[in-house]
Amino acid sequence: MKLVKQEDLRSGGASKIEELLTRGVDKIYPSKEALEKELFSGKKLKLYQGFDPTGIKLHLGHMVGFRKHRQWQDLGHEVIFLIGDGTGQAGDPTGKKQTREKFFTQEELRANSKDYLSQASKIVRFDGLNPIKILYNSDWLNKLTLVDILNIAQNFSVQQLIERDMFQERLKAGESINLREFLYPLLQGYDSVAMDVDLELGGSDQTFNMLTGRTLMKSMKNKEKFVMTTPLLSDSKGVKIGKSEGNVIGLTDAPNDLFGKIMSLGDDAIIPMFTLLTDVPIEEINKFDLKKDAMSLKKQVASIIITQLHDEASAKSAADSFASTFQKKEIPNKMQEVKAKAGEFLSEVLVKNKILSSKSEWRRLVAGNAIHDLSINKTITDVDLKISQDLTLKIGKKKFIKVILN
RNA sequence: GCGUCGAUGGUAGAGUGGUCAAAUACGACACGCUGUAAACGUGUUGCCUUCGGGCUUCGGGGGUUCGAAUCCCUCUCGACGCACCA
Repeated sequence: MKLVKQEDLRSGGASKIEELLTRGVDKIYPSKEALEKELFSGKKLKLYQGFDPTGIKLHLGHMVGFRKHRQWQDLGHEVIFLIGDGTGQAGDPTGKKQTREKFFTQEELRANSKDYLSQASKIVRFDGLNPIKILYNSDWLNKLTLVDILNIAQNFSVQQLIERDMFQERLKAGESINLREFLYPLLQGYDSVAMDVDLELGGSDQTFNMLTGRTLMKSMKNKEKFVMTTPLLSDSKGVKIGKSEGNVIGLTDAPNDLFGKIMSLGDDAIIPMFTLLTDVPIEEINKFDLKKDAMSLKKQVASIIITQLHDEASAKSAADSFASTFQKKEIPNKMQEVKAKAGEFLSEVLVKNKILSSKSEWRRLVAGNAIHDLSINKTITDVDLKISQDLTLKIGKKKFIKVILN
């Protein structure tokens, strides 16, 4: 895996800036040229990205932003990692076809964000040279008085806020737009004012919210705030990577899980992953032939990502264990073990140990030839199998279980 | 305040007295084909089962009925419309 070429940061500043402004960038407001000019003037910018902790896990989608942070950071700019425990209370309506059923309290948000930093620290630096600053926006949002809020609100018209497609669709569909979420962009916009930043970074889905901050900066601080959006990482199935539950690819997932999850993404995610999540030079990425090498490219990108999140050794062992488990159909050397007594029903042991959710599920799996006894290499067809010896089971494609007598 | 509508399985969304464990779609799972991919095809998708069937589910509670997701009462929550606005 010798694809990663670390460019010397001190030399080639111009190409660094070019990369900062183009790679993994969706749009820049007001324009790339304007920002470029600013950067070439040697000015150090103050920038931030906010993350509303509506869940406890950061995922691969967040990593896109973090890598951008890192680039800014490495170029000596002041980067703020903002935890949205204030904005989160309003509930970002972005992408929501309906008002969310539940709004988070500040306590819940704080609790969720507990592990954000350790997760993010795999990519960005919170210490050392030019560390990233961590701020919580409840620190200023919760202190706003009514008059403050009114003064913020006066900069916008209802028409401006309601023009968002998502609200228009809701209006058309007779869905409600809760005033609480309606005000969300104002709060996020005010973050920019409170921190007096020069630039805001965020996923392209955040464009509207970020531009609100731009408007607010102009009217309240008479300052031009830049907005840089990053593309959203996804495969053909769309939201799989940033999905709020189930198959999220979490930054703290074990190497083997990461490898597996990345491998199971559609091929159309390969190039975006290389572009957004690795340092492989663009010229090289452009030469990739997806038709020919999709499989090996996906493995490469998986290894590179895991190296960033863990280390090279785990990436290698994940790749190996992937290869032996799934490609050569070997048995993985580490697997979950459950204890059992001789004579117990296998079905009951599996249910008891929460490997299966019910006996009905067991029946279904057996009926579908999904349970294999690897020690004798046979498919289990007996629903009422009793355990008489140690067993090595493969359940479905991905689950491996060792049953040990005691 | 008045009125209308709504609350169904992981999600969306049918069903409006028995044929309902509840259509359909999506998701999920399994199998086949593969590259643990995608696409495609097939099957499964409440729990228990001696595979006959049994049991518990349609916002909460109560009722009518031989029988309720479906009807009535009530409570909770929500949406929409109308009115009011010192």
